[in-house]
Amino acid sequence: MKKTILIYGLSLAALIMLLKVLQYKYMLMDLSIEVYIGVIAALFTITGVWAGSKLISPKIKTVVVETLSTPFIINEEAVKSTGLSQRELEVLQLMAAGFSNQEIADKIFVSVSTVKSHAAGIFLKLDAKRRTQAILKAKELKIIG
Amino acid sequence: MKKTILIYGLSLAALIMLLKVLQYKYMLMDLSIEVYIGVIAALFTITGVWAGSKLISPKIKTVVVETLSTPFIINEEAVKSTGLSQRELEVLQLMAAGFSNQEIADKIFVSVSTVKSHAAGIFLKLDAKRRTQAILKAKELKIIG
DNA sequence: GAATGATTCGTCCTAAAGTATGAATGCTTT
DNA sequence: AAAGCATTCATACTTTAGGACGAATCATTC
Repeated sequence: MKKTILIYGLSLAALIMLLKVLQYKYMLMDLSIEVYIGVIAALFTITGVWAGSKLISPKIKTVVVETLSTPFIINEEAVKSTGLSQRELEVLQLMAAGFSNQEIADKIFVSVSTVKSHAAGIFLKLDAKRRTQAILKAKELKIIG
Repeated sequence: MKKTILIYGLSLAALIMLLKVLQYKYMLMDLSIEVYIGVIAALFTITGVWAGSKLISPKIKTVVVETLSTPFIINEEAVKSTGLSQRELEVLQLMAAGFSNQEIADKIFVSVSTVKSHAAGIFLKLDAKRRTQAILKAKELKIIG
């Protein structure tokens, strides 16, 4: 980017010098002012388009990720290393399934308080701030499917 | 596109006329030629960048990240069928990456309000009640990696 | 028996997420 | 010109999530 600006500045300086020379040698100003402006305008419009295409950053980043065709096996080792309890793992799976705390509570027949307690434990053990982050980490560790 | 070219042409004509007038009234040419060229150059560079951004098709950067077994390809058809916009897709990906609305807002340089608007659109189009559910559905549809 | 950890539940509080509504801008298409 | 869509932002409100306590029960372990 810096190089682009540099080249741009140098080109401008060079053009000015060129015109200065032409002005003295061939009385450039005798040319119609419309032509004069037109040439400069065209020149810098092109330069502008070029500079713009250089400076404008690409818009879409399509990330292609690999998908395992191999059957998913819950990594028991990973579960142990995190220290997640059975119940926490259960809650985590339901979280990843898109359920709210209330829905999870209803499914496993406990109160929302309990689900929250488990959630807090999950976030602590997976070092996550939010459930979405916890789900992501759990999938990376192959703790959940 | 035609309008763009038309506006561009008219602007150029207007500028030439303006300079003509100035030339007669205030002896514009007495000004240093460097300044003169500089102004026109700057003006048309800006115009060029603007015109370029309009006329040149947006850059699309596709980053391919590894394909171990089954190559994952974002299902363009599925994206279209959901009717998700470019921005919504972007927000969705960041959601799936575990970011909060505030963090997403900071990353794509918009306000939290805007992120929430996109989120609402996502939930509607993916028929989801929560972000975790939206992420799940998006993965099922292979809209995100 | 005491300590430990898992599970359960509660309250209080703050932060984040989500809903609803309105509105401005700019681009595209008809 | 007009209608539609995408993008942006705001305000106000409700709901959900999360943090920070404490505390009870039960089984296992030391």
